[in-house]
Amino acid sequence: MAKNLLIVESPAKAKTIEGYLGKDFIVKSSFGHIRDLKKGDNAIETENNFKQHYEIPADKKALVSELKKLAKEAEMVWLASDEDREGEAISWHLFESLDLKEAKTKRIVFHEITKPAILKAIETPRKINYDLVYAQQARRVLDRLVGFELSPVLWRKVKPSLSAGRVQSVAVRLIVDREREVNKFDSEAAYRIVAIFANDKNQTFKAELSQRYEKQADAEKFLNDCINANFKVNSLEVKPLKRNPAAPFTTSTLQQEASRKLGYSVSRTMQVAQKLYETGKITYMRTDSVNLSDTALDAAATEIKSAYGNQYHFLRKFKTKSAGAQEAHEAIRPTDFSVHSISDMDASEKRLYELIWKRAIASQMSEAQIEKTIAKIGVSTRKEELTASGEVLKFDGFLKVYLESDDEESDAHLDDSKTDNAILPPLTTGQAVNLNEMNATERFSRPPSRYTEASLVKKLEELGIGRPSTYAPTISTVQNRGYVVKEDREGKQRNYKTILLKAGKITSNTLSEVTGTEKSKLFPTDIGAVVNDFLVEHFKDIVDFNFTANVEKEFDEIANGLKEWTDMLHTFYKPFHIDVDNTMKNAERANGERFLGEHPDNGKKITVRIGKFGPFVQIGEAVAEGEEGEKPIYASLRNGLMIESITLEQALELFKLPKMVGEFEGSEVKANIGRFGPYVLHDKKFISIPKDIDPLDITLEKAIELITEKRQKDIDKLIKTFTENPEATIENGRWGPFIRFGKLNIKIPKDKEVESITYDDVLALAAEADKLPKKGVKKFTKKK
DNA sequence: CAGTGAGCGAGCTTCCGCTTGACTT
Repeated sequence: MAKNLLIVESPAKAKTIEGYLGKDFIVKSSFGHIRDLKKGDNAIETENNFKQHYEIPADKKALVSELKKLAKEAEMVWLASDEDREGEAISWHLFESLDLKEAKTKRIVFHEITKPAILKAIETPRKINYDLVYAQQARRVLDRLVGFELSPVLWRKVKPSLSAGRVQSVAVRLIVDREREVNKFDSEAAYRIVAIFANDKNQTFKAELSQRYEKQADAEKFLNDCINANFKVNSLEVKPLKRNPAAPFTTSTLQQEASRKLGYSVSRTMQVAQKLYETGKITYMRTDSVNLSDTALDAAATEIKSAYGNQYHFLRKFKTKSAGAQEAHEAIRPTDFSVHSISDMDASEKRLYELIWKRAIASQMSEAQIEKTIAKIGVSTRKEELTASGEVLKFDGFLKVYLESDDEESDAHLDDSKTDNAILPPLTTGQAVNLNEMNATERFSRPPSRYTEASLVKKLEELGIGRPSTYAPTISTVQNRGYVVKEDREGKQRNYKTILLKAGKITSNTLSEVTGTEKSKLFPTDIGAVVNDFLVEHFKDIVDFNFTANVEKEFDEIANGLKEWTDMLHTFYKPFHIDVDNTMKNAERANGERFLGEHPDNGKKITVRIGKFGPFVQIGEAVAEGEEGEKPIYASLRNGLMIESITLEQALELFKLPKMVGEFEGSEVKANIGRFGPYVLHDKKFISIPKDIDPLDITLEKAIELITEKRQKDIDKLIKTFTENPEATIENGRWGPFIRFGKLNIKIPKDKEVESITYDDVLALAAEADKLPKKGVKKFTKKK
């Protein structure tokens, strides 16, 4: 029997460490947290100093009892979860759940999985740091309180099943805000002037005028002045430039680069990285640290020197910049730097591994040395100068291996292709050059870019919101809740003017380009925008971009023993809970309603809002029960149109699509094309139109045939459901008695005596409800 | 799924942060 039981968080880590420690140690994994707050609303006693009630989830029970048994048999238990807030809490939960005794428990920590680091940790054990545990409890309790008090407000005021939380709600807010910036952006046009010159040996180069002209006339004037002008090199400047490699990957930078260079979604990146980690190819992939262990620095140095030469190596230590980093692990790096590529895994794993290898290796390589040449070209008839620039790589350094990709910049800037850094031909100061051609092209300022998954992660990390383990899940959550969609959207055609000076002649032309095409970008939905506005209105503090940063400061104070965790929570919770109560009581329901205007033909009011089934347009006003008048007509929003930006014209377009086929049994028969193909709609029932029939050609006869066919099928299905579900109970609800029949709830009509209802009556009532049971069925009484 | 467009029932939904797992096609 092993004398020592050592527990870490990850099984892959356990395996590695077991190899370092020999037979006196048995090394096990807790698989992350082993306990969590109880499910439901009663896990925290807010009136009793936030007393928490924890439980071991079902899927962890077997693991915990196994660990408990091993702990009992061992002479010493070593708690080796990560050295951060969550890791300390895991150790404490283990201590509690495994019934450990203080005398035979030691807490150890290490930041890297190397043999010396582990051995050193074992020589310097400590006790559980309860201040750190309290800080984690404060974090956990606050998140639960925020999430489980805000979400029900949304259920009541917006829609059931929605959610809000400290992290996800800010993520949605970023996307909603960005969308609005894009939509209100006014693009400005200006003329950019680029010329192609040639030197005496007829070698050509490009030069650009540093200023742009807003007016076409000014651009034309400049070109005109150049017709008979002489050009010469006014000045030549040569300056050295240096470029440094980026730090090795953290979770967030890995997600960004894998997105830019390989086109992976953040969840794909994490899945692939997990595989690489499990097979021992890379270090841990959920980290916020850019630090490399000394053994890793040595190994990288050796590899660089042997593969590229001594002059390519440069020892670098990077400092973590991001807010709230806890640095329990190393940066993401290959476990063995001599492995440049892997061949025993599939292509996506191979590509990600190579990216990680290059980035880590490059981080330990020399800077690149560049010689930049800038030539100013003078125009005899004007005082402005054109600038030509070229770069020559003097020493490639880390560029031999890797160059980080640029993000599309999110700030508004002028839309142009970057001045290309080609090599300039030989030039001397004062030398005359010939103009081959000159072009003035209308260019437009660009709105800020919409977020991609990866650029959203970057932003969240900058704000200190979320953790490496939650970036990918958060992005899934906001999409699963329907707040955000990831989509491609087509751009719009735009015309621009260009004026060309060539061979002494000026010609102008109007060209066309597509602008604003988006690929895999995050867009808010209507529900996302409405929920966001609701939260911003009623819970400004919680969705403030600095909320997390502020509470993190307090968690740090708790961790350092400067603050009582319950005091912190009291201060937060009291006003928050009052806001929740007030909002529950007083806030209006939020449906994003907007008045678009009046119908151009009949003056009826046109409005848009979110309904039970999503955003829709309504033409005309609802008619009260029993009153005469034309009923309103409705159409759902499609094609990425949003309530807050749809125009009257776009709204009217939506009504052209469904085709009226005729009338059958007093109900309209319509044909339309839905997301899954063409269908006929009759009396609230949908019948797919077979592929060989064009929905525009469908006749009333054909539609009736389809309807009858479908009806028989539905009846068969209904009967089957009812015979399989022969239980019915009568229950007393808040508004009187009702029948529960399978998943149906049926109101008992007033003319029926509750006592005298028979099973046949139940069947009849259910059939009258005339609808197949569905989850969440609500309106069986409506028909009456 | 699609179109629809407030009427009451019961009981459900929900947070963030650690970590991997697998009834079978």
